[in-house]
Amino acid sequence: MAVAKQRIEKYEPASIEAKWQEEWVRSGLHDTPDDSDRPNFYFLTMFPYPSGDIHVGHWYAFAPPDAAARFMRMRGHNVLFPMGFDAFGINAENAAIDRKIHPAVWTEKNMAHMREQFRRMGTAIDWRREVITCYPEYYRWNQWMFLKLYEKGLAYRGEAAVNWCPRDETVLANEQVINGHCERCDTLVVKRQMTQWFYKITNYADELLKFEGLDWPERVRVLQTNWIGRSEGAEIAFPVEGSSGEEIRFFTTRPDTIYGATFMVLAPEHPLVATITTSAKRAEVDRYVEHARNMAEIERTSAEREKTGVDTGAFARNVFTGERIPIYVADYVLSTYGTGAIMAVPGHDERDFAFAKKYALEIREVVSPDGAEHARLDEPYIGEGVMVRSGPFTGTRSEVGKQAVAEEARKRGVGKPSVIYRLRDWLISRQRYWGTPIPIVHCETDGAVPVPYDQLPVELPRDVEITGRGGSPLARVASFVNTTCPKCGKPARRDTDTMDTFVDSSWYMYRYVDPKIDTAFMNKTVGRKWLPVQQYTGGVEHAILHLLYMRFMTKALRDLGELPFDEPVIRFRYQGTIVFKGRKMSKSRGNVQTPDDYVRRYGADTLRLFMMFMGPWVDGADWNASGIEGVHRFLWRVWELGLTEPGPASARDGDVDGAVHRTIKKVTADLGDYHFNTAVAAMMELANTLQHASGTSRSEGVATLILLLAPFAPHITEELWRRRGGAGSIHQQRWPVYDEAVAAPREVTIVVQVDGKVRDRIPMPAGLPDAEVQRKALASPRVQATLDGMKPAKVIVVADRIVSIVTK
RNA sequence: GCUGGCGUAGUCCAACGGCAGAGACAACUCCCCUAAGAGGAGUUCAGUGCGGGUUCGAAUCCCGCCGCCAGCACCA
Repeated sequence: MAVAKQRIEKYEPASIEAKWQEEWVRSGLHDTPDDSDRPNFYFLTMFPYPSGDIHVGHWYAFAPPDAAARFMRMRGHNVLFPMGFDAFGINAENAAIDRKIHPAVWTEKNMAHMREQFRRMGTAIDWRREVITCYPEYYRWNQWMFLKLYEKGLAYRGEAAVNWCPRDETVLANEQVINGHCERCDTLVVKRQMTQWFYKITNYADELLKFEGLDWPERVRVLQTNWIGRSEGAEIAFPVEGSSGEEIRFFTTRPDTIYGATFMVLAPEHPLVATITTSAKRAEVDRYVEHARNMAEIERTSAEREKTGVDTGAFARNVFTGERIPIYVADYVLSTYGTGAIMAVPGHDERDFAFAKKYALEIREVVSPDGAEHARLDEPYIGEGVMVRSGPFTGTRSEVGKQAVAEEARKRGVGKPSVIYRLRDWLISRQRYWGTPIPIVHCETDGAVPVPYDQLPVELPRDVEITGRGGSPLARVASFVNTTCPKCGKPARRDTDTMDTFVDSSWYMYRYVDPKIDTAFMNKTVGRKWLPVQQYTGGVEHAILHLLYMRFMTKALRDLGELPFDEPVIRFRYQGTIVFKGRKMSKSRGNVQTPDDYVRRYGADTLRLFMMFMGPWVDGADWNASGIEGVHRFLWRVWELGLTEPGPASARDGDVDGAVHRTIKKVTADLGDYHFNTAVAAMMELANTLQHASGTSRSEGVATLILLLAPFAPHITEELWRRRGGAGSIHQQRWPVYDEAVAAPREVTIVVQVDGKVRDRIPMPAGLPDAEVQRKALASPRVQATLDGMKPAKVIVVADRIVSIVTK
């Protein structure tokens, strides 16, 4: 029986939302104490880069986690849900170049705008703990960590081939290289040898492969595992014929194919190229090496390109076959992987096969799938098999041969089993202004000298001309560059590079616990109460870089004695990406979809709810607001339900009570799993049910619905809570609990199938014994008619669901 | 090219191996007739990309193909 329509006040989100947002700030509702009688729970969401263009993707990233954090609060936890800004970065410099605004001014303006957006979103953030990475109080600890890592040998200066944009005259981060082109000016990026600072993340390669005890999505674990790229094999050396003891060291994952190594290949950058090349071949080799060096990285590493190379004229000796084998230079061998040299086994490697075909080199079968020797190979055989033409190893399974050959190499003193990684050390230097200055002074006498701890922070000078040209802007600031050597006191120059901004975000979660502390990067007393982070959320695009760096930094700090745990984050969940008409949103594309119009028209609660309703959060979505009406109407229905007198108290309605308890169960489970869309659907379903209910069951059901909805739509629920006479804030109430006995449906419809076809649907009390269900099903006249005297061969009863009768 | 993920009404999406539909958009029909929001009630709409297999029973598990998306892309 529906309740008669009453005259109720209009639902006006604009005024309700503004009112409560102010009130929550005034009453400090979201300020989280470090100590309470509730268990602490650290819920972290990746902080944003203050880019200035707020789009619906930001809401997607922040509104659902906010709901999840609020849920944890209602479930009785003391939840730390902080926010801050990843405030250093290249965009601020670009703004300075394009619009003549100082990066600091531009960043401040954007942060102010975004704080306002977060407020309008209705987030339950404890802003007292805000962390901003571009402030000296923050980045001094980047410098402190740098010095600590340096002392420990985990930060070092070395030469590397980096991405260089010839037009902007600066190195670029990998993520600033789009398809081999500079993100800013679209110039083709080249590799350039430069001396840079690195963090020794490779020390932790094996540990970073371990995820024990972590609740992280499979996809992220796989991405990180592939990125680290562990390969087992052997490192072996072949001597160069006729040389003064020179040898070529190489790594192989297939030592079992060593008898098939009919030539060797060096990367063009390999140091031995210069020494072993015969005079007859010198000119040709030099030309090839020079050409390779000038080639763009993207072109050079393209797998589609035809293999090229030149003969050095030199020979190595395959110590296993005893044969002389030619040494080539080819750019399909990378100087940056392994030792920059390979034994080429054309019979069992596609690349070597292609190369051998082109240069008419010998292709020999040494692993046979069937154990028989074959005269010729039309294509390389990559798989495992039986070793053939392999001297004493002939007849050995290749899987076994790998280890056996590696051991044999060790015995002969020419090699050993070995493991290598694709992961490289983390290049942290940037020839940019808007970042953390590297706390190093270069002295003619003493070399690279660390800035003493008591001189930190090395502050970023404010007055800098930013042109985007001519390398590090800091190098042109005499007052910054010129200093004295901390060791000898003589005039010296500061390092003018700044740190990769991923350094900033590699430890920020430790700053939130007490961002004001100025004696350490982290307040350890407070940190002990919160860390490690219980729940982290963010975009899957950070699956490798940020999340890997963060794990590395935690392990490094642990080894410095600064942290008592191994991993920064116990549970990680990611959201998918919001695109617009199939394309990523960006200012340059001009397709940024802003939330402002929707907030104005429907309110923040509607937009929050819509973000969660669009589909599974992990999937992301193509932005299309056409469904927003539906959630808005739902909030209207809740509003009406909340403010309508339910009519006279009446006997309980067991069906309504059951629906209420089932909804509690469903929403609780779905919210815990980040299945926001189905949780919202369940609440819509309950609202539909309650509209047709009355009396006590209805009014209690409405009260429950409002509580369940509170994390999703914090403003309307707060308003309804108070109007309905609730004490305090709804957001401080306890999450509803369900009673399984009430939630269980009392009556179920049992479907009866005969040979797979539905023949009857019989209502029965839930929980009936199988035998009884079977008896009733067989007694059905329709079933009897279908059976027509036939005897069932088999009857399957699935409790409370189905009876399947098989006759044949 | 390799690896992974995904293909369900016109659309977005649900569905422990058990009646394909939870919720919503759109469309259509009717109602409400201002006091009010882009109101309410209802109807229509797919047999789950294609082909096999397993099973009493498959959207769900397995195999092959097609399409889309993402990641990696000469990693020795």
